[in-house]
Amino acid sequence: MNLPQLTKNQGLVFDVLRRSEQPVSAYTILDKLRDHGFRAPLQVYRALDKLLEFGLVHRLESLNAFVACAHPAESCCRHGTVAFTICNSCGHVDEFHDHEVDHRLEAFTKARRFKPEKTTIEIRGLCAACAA
Amino acid sequence: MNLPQLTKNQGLVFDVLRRSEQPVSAYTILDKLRDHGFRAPLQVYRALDKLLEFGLVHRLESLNAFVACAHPAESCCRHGTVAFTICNSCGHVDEFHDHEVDHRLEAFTKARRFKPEKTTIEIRGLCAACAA
DNA sequence: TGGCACACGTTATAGCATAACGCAATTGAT
DNA sequence: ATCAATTGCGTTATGCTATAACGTGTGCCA
Ligand SMILES: [Zn+2]
Ligand SMILES: [Zn+2]
Ligand SMILES: [Zn+2]
Ligand SMILES: [Zn+2]
Repeated sequence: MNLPQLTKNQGLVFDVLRRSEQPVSAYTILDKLRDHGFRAPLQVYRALDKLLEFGLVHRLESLNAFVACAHPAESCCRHGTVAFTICNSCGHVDEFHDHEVDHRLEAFTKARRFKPEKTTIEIRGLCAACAA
Repeated sequence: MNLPQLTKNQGLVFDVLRRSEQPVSAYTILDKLRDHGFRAPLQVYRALDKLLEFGLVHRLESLNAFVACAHPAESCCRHGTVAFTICNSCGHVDEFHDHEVDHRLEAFTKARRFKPEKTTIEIRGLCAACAA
């Protein structure tokens, strides 16, 4: 799957996320883009909605913040479950996939006839550098 | 570990959550307790903080809402990782534990020297009744 | 050329969470 | 009993996150 053509606003928002080492909140994105004409939260949220839909961006539920996908070229991010480690100290995020975990959760939901739509896995803690 | 003695406010908030079939937001709890003298969000949040600390309540990050622990008598909720299925249609929540998933995630974090503090696993979708 | 889909801009509002202050009750030594 | 420390409580104000509702402009194609 190739990257869809992004609109101006989508591109600006995506750039902010790609350049950031840490998750960024919608309102922080807004502030960073005021010089580019952004004036209202909806401009950010609308772009984020599309980027999430394209699978270029992930939302971190436990932070109410967003990160650029770490593996945009691979399809697993868009079709499989994504998991994150999030450092509570420095904010660094690692994105990973684990098929074993996926299968295990899928086995559970299948047994209960629960139809999953979106799965959130976020591990908050201290990264190697900060825990040392 | 026995249940700690709850204060009046903590007991009231806990009762609201126990009686509810669905997750409840802090502001909804506030509204339900206005007749009992609650006037401000902080009264709710302070009680919730304690209940979370006691392990009697879980926070659903993807909903910004709270549920009473489904297994308050078992220690696994307080010491292990908890996972949830959340129905997007009826709001029903099932809480479960899966040691296999725990071990797998632990293996991952160990390999990266990431020190986990709190893990969130939430599966949004449709419950058996709503998917039928 | 009309209709539609889509992105965009703006204002207003709704929903979630905490800061900062001071008082009251509890506990647990001394 | 008394003092100090801790904890819970109440209030006001504020900040952060997200969406509703309305209208504009642009490109596309029957
Ligand atoms: Zn990804
Ligand atoms: Zn770190
Ligand atoms: Zn539990
Ligand atoms: Zn349901």
